[in-house]
Amino acid sequence: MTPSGTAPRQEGPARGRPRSEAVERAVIESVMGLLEDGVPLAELSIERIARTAGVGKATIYRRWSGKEDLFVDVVRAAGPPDPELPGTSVRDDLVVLLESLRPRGPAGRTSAILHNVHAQMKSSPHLWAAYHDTVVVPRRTLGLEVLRRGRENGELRADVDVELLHDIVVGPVLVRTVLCPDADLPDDLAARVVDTLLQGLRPVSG
Amino acid sequence: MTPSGTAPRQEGPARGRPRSEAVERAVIESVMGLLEDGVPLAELSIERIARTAGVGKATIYRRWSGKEDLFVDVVRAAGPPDPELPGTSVRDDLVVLLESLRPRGPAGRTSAILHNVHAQMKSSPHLWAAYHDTVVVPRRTLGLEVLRRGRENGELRADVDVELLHDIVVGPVLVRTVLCPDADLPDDLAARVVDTLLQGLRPVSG
Amino acid sequence: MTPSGTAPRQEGPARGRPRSEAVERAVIESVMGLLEDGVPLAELSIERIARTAGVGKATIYRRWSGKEDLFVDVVRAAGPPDPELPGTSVRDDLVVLLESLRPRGPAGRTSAILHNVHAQMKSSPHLWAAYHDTVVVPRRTLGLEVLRRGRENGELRADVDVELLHDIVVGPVLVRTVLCPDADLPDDLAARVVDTLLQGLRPVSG
Amino acid sequence: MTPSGTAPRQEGPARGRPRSEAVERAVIESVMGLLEDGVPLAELSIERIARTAGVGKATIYRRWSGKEDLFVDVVRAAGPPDPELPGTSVRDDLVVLLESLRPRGPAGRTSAILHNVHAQMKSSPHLWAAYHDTVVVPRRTLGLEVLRRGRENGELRADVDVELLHDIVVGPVLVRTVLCPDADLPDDLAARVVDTLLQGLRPVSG
DNA sequence: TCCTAATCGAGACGGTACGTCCAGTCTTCAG
DNA sequence: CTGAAGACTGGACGTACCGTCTCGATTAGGA
Repeated sequence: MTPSGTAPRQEGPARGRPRSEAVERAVIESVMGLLEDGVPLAELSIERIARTAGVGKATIYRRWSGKEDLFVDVVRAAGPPDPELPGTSVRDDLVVLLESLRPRGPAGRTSAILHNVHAQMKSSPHLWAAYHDTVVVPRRTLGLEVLRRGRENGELRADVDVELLHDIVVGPVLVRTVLCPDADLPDDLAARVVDTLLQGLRPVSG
Repeated sequence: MTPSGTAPRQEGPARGRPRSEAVERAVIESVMGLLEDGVPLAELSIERIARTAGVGKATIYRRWSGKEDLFVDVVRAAGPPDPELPGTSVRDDLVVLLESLRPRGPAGRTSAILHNVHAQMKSSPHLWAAYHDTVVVPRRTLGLEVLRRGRENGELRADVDVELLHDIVVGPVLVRTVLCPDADLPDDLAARVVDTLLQGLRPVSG
Repeated sequence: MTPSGTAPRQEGPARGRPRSEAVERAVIESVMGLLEDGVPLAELSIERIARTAGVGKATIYRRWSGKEDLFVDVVRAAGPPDPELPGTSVRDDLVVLLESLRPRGPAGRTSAILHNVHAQMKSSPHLWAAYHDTVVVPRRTLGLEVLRRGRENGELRADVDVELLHDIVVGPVLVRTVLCPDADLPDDLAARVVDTLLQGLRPVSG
Repeated sequence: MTPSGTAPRQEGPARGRPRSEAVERAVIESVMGLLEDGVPLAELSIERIARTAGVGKATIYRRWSGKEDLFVDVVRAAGPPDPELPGTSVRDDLVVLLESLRPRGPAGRTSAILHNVHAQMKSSPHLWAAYHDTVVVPRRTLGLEVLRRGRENGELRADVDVELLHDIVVGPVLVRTVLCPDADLPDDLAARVVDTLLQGLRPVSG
């Protein structure tokens, strides 16, 4: 894992002791460990991280410009657990896609970290940008591809607005994740959302 | 505005000088003013709030046990700007309801504060609970009523799951608000979401 | 005990509830009690005194302008335990006089308070003035009278400077009291000082 | 100036940035400066000292456990301006010794500080101990040596109690310094005390 | 017997300082 | 030049008093 590039290390003929990659790992591992232990993001002082990682504060500041900058790399390291889509139908792909968004879903550790961090990261534009680029955009891209494919092969109406439809599909899961974090999502939520949407909402009149 | 009840003031025959309601107002107004001025929540130290409000620190701690406890009351004071629904149809009601969720929507000041705070409050369970009770629950209740009414008068299919449908309706706006906070929402988003959903998604196959 | 007159109570036709003398007593008694308990003067906050005396803070400030002003009255109340002089000779009178200066001497309670306060009161000119007027001056006057009487009746040389001699007599006790507060003064110190002085210091050379 | 040893810095192989001696100096100089400017000891808050010295509060607390502990070092730094004795006779030595005790005497700056502090330091046992060790004991030792030398070379009677005599000599100056701080000491006080004592006090009867 | 007015205990008020903790930088020694 | 260690300035934390103020409840005259 290479730091996010905010460190001012100017390249040139390498002189002196090289930076230890073990330090990067130790620091990021420490942060992830603390987050897994349920330590709230706000209580993660640089001082505490340095102590936990057995690292000097200056060593952290040499690589990252601050807490925010460090967390960007933590998000990157936790990484996006891209789901594998079955590809059998739009419906099946969407169900798998939605399943992967659930915090306690199959992705395990990194998922937990990401959701823990997610909840609190809006305060930092840079941190949010990293999360956006690393997690949000890839998944949205994946979802849009599924829908576009469905539009092209006739599974969806030709005049459908895929961007809008995507948000309609993802929305309900996000609503329950963000607004009702305590209520466990029912296991079949994804399927029911997709089915409800695909079947249409108007009475089957005429 | 009465403090959230966390203050240890035990009730009984009133003894000593009573607490000034003007102080409550001044403090909460100061916090709201600072938030409106774009000061990030993390930079709102009690010290600064006290200075801004022209109030002693102890006076704040007498009422609220800490920053979090204070912000709970700020959220309560900013209050929910319940939208007025036209009632002409499920469609019209839902459009108005979704419009009211937009951060830069017509609700003005309190809306701005709530959305500013919202973005950063997940770090505190108590603060989030206050936001949930004050903002999330009333609006969800309102939305569910609209849908139930629609189901009863035949505008919606009789077997529709109103809770699920509600999240499907609200979801897209939340997606764009939470995940793409910079991209301004198009003015007709609400209408398009509702229309898309109501019109059904399946191809118009015979 | 009437407060020291710093209180702004303007005289006139007595209207309203008269001040309770019991309050004066309670406050001053509380201070003396705390001092006797070994509480250092610096830790005697007005707040604590009020709590101990079961009195409102404002009630104290109504009578005394501050801590210093209050302690002036405490000193006055502790009062000077004027020693009774035997009058049999200059020597005997001086010995009794010196004995009365010893902190753990026979004077008991008020003496303890005075010496406790004395040690720390130089920081306040007014407080010191009260101590000076109440304790220092009367004793000095007493001592000077003894010496003048001795000069007149031939016990002392006619050309002796009584003021200087007084300080020479009192000095050693003060030295040991002020500079070596821990070392207990030997019981016969007073006698030895007086005898040494009266007998002369020069070698008995012919 | 090394701090008084109350700082918990455990010795060992020097690790981390060493403490700056310049800080010690700056802090102590600031305290002395403020005292010289007539600021009363009671108004010397740590906060103000830190501001004046351009130093963080934590830096002060890293070295000294509190105000008292700091003042101990201030006293040590102000140091004892040991007088130079002429050595021509007991009388001349004692006169010089007494002169050096006068607050506005020839010792200048440090003397002023010491007397300023002296007046208020009895409230703190540790502070007083430092003053005692640094100022009182050396001078007493010096005085006792003078007297012992005088006893050995016949200037004083062989059976004289030098400790007692010392206090008799120093006492009058202390009396006027401590009990009548406002009255300037006459310039010839020292000489008059010594001469009076050495000449004997009893009438030259017989 | 009310009325007026100053008192009482209690405690809130705006402040200042306390002693602790952390941010972010700088400075040492060791590799 | 990098590493850990830790001192540095600065500033917020939450607490304790300061001296002032405002409550309801006494407690005296004078009407």
